[in-house]
Amino acid sequence: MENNMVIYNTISRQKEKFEPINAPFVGMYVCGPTVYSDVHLGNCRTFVSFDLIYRYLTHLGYKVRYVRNITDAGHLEGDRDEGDDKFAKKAKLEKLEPMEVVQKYTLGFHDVMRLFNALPPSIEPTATGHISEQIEMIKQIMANGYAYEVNGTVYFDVEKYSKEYNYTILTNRQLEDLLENTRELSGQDEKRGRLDFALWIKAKPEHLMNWPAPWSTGFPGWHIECSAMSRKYLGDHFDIHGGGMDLAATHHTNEIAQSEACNHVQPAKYWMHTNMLTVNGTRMSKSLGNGFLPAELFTGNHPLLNRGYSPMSVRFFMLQAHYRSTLDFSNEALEASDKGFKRLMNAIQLLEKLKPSGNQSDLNIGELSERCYAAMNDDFNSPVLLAEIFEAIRFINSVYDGNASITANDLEALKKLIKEFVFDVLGLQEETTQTDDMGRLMDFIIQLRNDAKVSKDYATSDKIRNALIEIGIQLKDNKEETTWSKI
RNA sequence: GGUCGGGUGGCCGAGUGGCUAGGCAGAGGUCUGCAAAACCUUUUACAGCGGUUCGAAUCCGCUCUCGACCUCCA
Repeated sequence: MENNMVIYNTISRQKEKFEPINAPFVGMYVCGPTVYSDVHLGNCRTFVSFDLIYRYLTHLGYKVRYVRNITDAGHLEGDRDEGDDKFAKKAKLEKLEPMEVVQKYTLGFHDVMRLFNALPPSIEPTATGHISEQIEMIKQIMANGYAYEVNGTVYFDVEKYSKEYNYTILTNRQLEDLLENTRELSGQDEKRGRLDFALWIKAKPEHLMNWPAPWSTGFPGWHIECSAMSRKYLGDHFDIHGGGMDLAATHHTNEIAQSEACNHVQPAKYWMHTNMLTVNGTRMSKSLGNGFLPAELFTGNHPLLNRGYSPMSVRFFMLQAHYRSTLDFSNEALEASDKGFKRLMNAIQLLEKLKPSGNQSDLNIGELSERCYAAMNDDFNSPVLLAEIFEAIRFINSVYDGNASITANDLEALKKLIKEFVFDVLGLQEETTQTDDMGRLMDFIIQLRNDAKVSKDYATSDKIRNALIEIGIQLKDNKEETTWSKI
């Protein structure tokens, strides 16, 4: 599988040539959502970014096994040893079983992903479905000497690990600084070291979700879940591990430590981190309360929005920025993306109607194709890809207006290129729900209006045009015909 | 405080040592019964101050400034 692709690797802090461990197979693990509440738009951006990556790798011909987990247990609320996990807390609040909470928000997450046209992962494992694998892994880490048990709770020994491995390899921080800046051990703390984190937590009697383990009846720590599930489905050493940038410093750092302590090998060859979605320059997050819910976005029911925006317009908005850049969210920016997206889709509709003309084409389709691949090969640069596609859009419109020509062969090549990059790689899709009946009805209405125009009855023709605008349909008059689209 | 990443035209955003993406908005034009749509043309840039260089928005230094992580968060 030849390619000239480079991927930015967080570990080396530079772009590296992408060489799969065992081509054409590619293993990719992405940390999924913790399903104790609705996913917000920032969460969605990460999964749309990895959807783009998954789609492009697949498009290149790689056999990608894309594993994205559902965290449905073990994620502690607030600080370590206290009380319930997020699910139990939420369950109490909503008077539900913890698994009802999990079910509710998992389904919600899937619905949103479908709206954004994100492909489902190859495997979507849940933490609760892999308790035995996690226990096995903890046993091995303990056997290797990197974890210890205190009163039924098992901790990872960061100090011991740091003697042989680089604990801060992902973030390049100094271990001493971390130690200085980490809170003092409190009197009741059972941990030996300040940086030590729990692999297995002994459940208090009132804790609802717990499992038997050699050390206690309890539940797993957050970090061990991903290590165990990635190992099970992708092996000790796989190609890509991804997630949001906010996970790098703690979650991924601890994942690397666990996997190395267990398997003596770095879990992933490439670490990819997607940047945050911001609102007025500040990160969108649940804790800050500035998170947009997808539903609020689609309906426009939010103080910052003038109106609702369709999922595809929002996906387009996300793809107009590079995945490693922050993206600032505003009504104005969405408005611009919405119009740009419609222009793109409009031109693609015209492309289907295009007829070849002339002996040569006014746009070199082969070169365009090369530039599209070059953009994506450069660390999945979707904004540049879109810029190239808009070159093609201008060309398509010119041909349609008779101001440029394209040969039959090039027309087919262009159709294939646009289809592959816009639909398959970028994952954009038509939103119109045009049925055949609707089409025939519109043909009839357009005919009525044309008749009125021919007899210079402009009052009637304008009445038709304005009435259609009222119900969200825009007529477009060309030299030869009148077409329509939803506004 | 530590680590890291930014500051690009009215807005969103790419990029990069010289050929100065793209989208939206603005201006003029073509087309049209009038519009809209579409097309063509076009105006606003690279935080500041030094330095390196034939040449820097792009490299280096300093300053200002914003943000992320360091505590759960995609």
